[in-house]
Amino acid sequence: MLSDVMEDYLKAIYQLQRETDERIKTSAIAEELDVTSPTVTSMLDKLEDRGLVDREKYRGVTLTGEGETVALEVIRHHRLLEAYLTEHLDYDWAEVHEEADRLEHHISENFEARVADALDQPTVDPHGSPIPSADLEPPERPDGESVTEFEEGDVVIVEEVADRDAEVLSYLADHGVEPGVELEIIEVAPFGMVTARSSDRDGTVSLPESVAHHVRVAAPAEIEQ
Amino acid sequence: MLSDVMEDYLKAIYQLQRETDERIKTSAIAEELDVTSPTVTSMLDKLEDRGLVDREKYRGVTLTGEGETVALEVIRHHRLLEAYLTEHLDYDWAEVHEEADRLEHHISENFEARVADALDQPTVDPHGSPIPSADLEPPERPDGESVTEFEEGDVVIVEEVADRDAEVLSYLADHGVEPGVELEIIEVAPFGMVTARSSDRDGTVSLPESVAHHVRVAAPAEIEQ
DNA sequence: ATTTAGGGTTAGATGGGGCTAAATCAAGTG
DNA sequence: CACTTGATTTAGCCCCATCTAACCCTAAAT
Repeated sequence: MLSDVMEDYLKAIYQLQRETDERIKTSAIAEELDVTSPTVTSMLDKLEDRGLVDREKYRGVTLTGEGETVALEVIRHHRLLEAYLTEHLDYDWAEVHEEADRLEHHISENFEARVADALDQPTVDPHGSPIPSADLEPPERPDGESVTEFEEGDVVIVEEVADRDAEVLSYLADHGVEPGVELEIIEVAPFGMVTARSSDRDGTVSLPESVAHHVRVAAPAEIEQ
Repeated sequence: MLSDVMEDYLKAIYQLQRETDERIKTSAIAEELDVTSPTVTSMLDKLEDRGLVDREKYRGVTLTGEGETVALEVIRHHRLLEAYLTEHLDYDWAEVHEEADRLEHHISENFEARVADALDQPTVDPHGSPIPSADLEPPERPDGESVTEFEEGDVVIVEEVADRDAEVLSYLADHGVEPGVELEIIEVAPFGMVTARSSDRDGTVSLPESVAHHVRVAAPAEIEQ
């Protein structure tokens, strides 16, 4: 049996691996989970003992297959919960993350299955993030890329808004940046800020680099393949 | 902030108090929660420090007003979850308890409110147990009494089936003993076993004293007041 | 009033998860 | 190629919830 905290570490390592392709460093995990480095080190010891991470001292960790499966299970729970809360319990897009974060460790296989049934086996959550399938096979890397990769004049469709901060998400929703909307890129500033026009709102919206980075979009043509 | 485990202790003490009117003994709590007595003693120390129980060493505890409020909150969560799971997620009467037990500590006020809304502010759970109101005022003692208090020939309505064992509940459901059904008492054996005929099934059903004790019923006349 | 049975409490250990301070390693710099 | 810098690990501590073993209190029985 794994503790909630261990599941959180595995999930964090998984998410960090999606971003970098490199071994994950102690300090990155510490920052992600808001704990100190020594705490991370000692937890990595335990995860290594259980065969959930591959570790090279002083050089970071990667998940083993088993560790990845656990991470995918937790993420499946999380995203199913987010979807269920928005669709059946009237939750707002911005507030589901926190609730799902607490519940994800405490639902049974049975609960997971019933929620998935109620939603008709969904494949994405309300933020456009892919929900791992029930078999917990590592999912494909999704289409599209960060909106920061595009240029003035490009027209793109928002695929995913991966930010976890409720305030940021509320702001984005208010300014028409949600999965499914069309954005026309107006400007990409040298310091990374993206300004765009949403098909959903009048006026424009500007996103600092740190926010824009979490907005994954695809060119319409790319989608049709 | 209270830990999950502290909440469990307060809930257990509350439930035990409903049954006895006396101070609750260490050993009773230990049995209820399946831990050893020393473990209970040390937890009672902590609960006393926080003003949640009144304690007399060697003589047991009672809940303070504050402790009772916490217990009621947990029980409200538990019973709302049970009701929600059966009504909206296709759970069976018998299997909700376990799931609710794990989730009850991890839902927010917001979640509680949305679930209560979805169920239209229910007042009883699927077992007929009263759901504490949102203000967490100590509820009235419900009508009726244990079916063991009745006699051959009495006709009663089942109000509550308070057993927590899934196997027992399945058995009872299969034999027509659920909240709302009418029972005609056929026999009360000297060792406490109750035999009855359910309005819901052919044949009779016999309940050993330990099970019958958890079946609260009311005489039809009593209900109409 | 003394004894005794049985439960309650104290003592001390364990494992989980966290911290700070000190030591150590990896890498880039002079 | 030695050195400095910055991150990582080790060492040692804390609190929580649990256990077993040992001790002690209460109440009932003699």
